[in-house]
Amino acid sequence: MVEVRTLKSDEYILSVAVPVSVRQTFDYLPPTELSVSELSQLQPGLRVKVPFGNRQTIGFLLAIKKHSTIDKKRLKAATAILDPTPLLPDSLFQLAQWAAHYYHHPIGDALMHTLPRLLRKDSAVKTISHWRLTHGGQGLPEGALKSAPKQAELLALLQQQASIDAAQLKEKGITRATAKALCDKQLIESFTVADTAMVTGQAHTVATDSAATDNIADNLKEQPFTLNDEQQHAVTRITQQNGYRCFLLHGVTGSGKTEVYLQCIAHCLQKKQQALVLVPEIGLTPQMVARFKQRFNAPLALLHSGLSDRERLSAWQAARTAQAMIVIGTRSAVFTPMPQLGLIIVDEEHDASFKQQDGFRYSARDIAIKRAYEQPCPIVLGSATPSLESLQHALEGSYNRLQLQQRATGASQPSITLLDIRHTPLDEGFSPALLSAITETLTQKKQVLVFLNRRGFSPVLLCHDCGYIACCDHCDVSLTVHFHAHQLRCHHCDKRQALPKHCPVCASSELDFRGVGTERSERALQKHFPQTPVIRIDRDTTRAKTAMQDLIKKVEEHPCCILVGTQMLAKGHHFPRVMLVAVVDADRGLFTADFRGPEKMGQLLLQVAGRAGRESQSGQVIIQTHQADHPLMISLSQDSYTQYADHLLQQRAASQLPPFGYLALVRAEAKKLESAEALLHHFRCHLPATAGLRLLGPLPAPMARRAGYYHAQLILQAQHRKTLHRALGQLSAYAEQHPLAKRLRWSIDVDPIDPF
DNA sequence: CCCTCCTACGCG
DNA sequence: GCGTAGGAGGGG
Repeated sequence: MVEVRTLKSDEYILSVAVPVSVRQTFDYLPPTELSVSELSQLQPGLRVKVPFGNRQTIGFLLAIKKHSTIDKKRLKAATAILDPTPLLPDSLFQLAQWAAHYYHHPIGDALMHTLPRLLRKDSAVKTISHWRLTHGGQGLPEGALKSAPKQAELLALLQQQASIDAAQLKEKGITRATAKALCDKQLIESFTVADTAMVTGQAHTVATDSAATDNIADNLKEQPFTLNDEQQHAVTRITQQNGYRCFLLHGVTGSGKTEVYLQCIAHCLQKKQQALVLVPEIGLTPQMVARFKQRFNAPLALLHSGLSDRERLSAWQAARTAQAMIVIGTRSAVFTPMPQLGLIIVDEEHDASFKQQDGFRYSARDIAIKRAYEQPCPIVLGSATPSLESLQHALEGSYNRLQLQQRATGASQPSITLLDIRHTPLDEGFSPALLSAITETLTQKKQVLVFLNRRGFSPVLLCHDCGYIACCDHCDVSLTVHFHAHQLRCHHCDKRQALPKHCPVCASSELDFRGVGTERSERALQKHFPQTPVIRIDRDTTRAKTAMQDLIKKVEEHPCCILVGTQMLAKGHHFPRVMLVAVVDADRGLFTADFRGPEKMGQLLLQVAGRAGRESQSGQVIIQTHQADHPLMISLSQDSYTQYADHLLQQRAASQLPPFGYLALVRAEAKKLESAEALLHHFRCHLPATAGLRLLGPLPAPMARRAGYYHAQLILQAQHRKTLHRALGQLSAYAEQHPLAKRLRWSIDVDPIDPF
């Protein structure tokens, strides 16, 4: 027998991270009655149920201490320890704490983010419903409930056994409705029991029957493709790596990066290790998943935004028990527990969706690198257009760059032509030269892709008589005309209103649609090419669940058609019959306030360009521009991405911007711009002048007003990470206790991607 | 004078 | 993050 005794309240103190937006932990006494053995099993990483204010919350046990700074009489006892063993392996728990620290995010909130939603709540743990007799049900005489035989049967059953669970109920052929009827009559009652197997997980029992076998071929359903020399070199380098190494797999579109991933994963499985594949939000397409399923026998877990909480938990559980040997997921999957992790792949590593844009603003790519380092295991960052950060690491030698410059299919790279449209009459944004190029391609019975990164009909509604422009009431933007829907929409807060027929100011009917969006291009093209199907692909036409698949099918059915769309076209699907890519307006990226504008523009344009000519013929890319003389435009059309990126890197170096300096942003939002700025001003004044640290602001954020709130920001720019980190530490400690800060929303963004 | 709605506070 | 105490405002 285990000796049971009541602990003295001052023997152990639990330091608990509670999921609130406060950068501090809370101390508790252990639950009032724990056995000695339970006490000895207390360890960081366990979830604890604690009284917090007037309610119960779930937190993470961070440490077990002897003393607290809080008067012991004021300490409450934790309600319960929820897990027999930590849900996250210690290394991952440490990683999550490191991330909270690095991004200066409240620890409890950050830690909770690493768990599937169902495990963040108490009700979360999978429960099994049971039923038992109530007091009234026990004394019921034989022969009652004659008119309800099913209910009588259940009642009789419960007189023989203390309780019955859902599975047994089903087995006996009794429905939940029957049980519910008896509950309503207060003859029985339901109660739930935690399914401990679900939480504890039993890695060894499941892992053995599905674990990888000694032979690569046994994990494969299909023969791997034959690799070219570049691919073979990459696979060899990656698979020979023991321990940590970061590889930058820089491969042009169509060079077969995925095949490299697949073959590296095959090696990983052979070593009985798990592989984690992170993809951008839009990258987890059915086509991509199909390719993995087609190749591997090994069980696969998918973690994407389309899953229900239940599905997400079970995929997470499969990874945690090593039932799933391959995990493919978006950003948050970087925190998936994988006991036998042997390889991490980050596909399209430059993609902005790896950075969370609100709340816990972490970069899944950067955390993945840290995870690989701590594991230790190799990590592959793949992209046709790597981020400047990753390229610089490769140049400095801290990453290994592996280049794939040949298209696997043997097709040559598409040629990019700049089409100078200065002094050229435009028809709905199209120059005559572009229209004739489209005609030419259609004549050859090929497909054309028209890229325009702006949805809707036109971005501006202007009154020709009084100059009125329709603007959002809550945001600093003009409203976009959606002609077909007869609406004006704000693309930031999604507020919608009917499209006016007359100017709301001067009542004139001379309303002018200025600028071109995809909806307008679609109409114009349809008018020009009435015999050719024009298929628009943007967020508006793909909203419905199967819409995207339907449209893709339509494209496949029409060997000769025109596709019009936004960046969805660039990032999602491959269209092998596209022979001409037409970029209607490329200039916007060159002159944005965002210093990453040209980098993003180049990546996007090259990605769209990569859609052309994927079969044996090489495609053609035409970029309409007013900046045909701009050195970056010329570089983009003539040079390799590496050369283009070199130009950008030189500019970044000159201005000490990332990757040659480190940035953080403190954001504040308030109903009045002045309040937000005033708060940031306090923050700024509190920071001591530091060598190697520049402060900019407080300034109104780009597009200061969003959904009725004004956004301001303070920018911290440092030569070294350490300087930046220290300043943020001081700032958050100060902000945490600042009375003004409690009234406003504010947040810290380390390594921001859209600063200025 | 009392009730309801709002918001600032503090939670261990 | 959220419940609540306590203040402000409005109605009987």
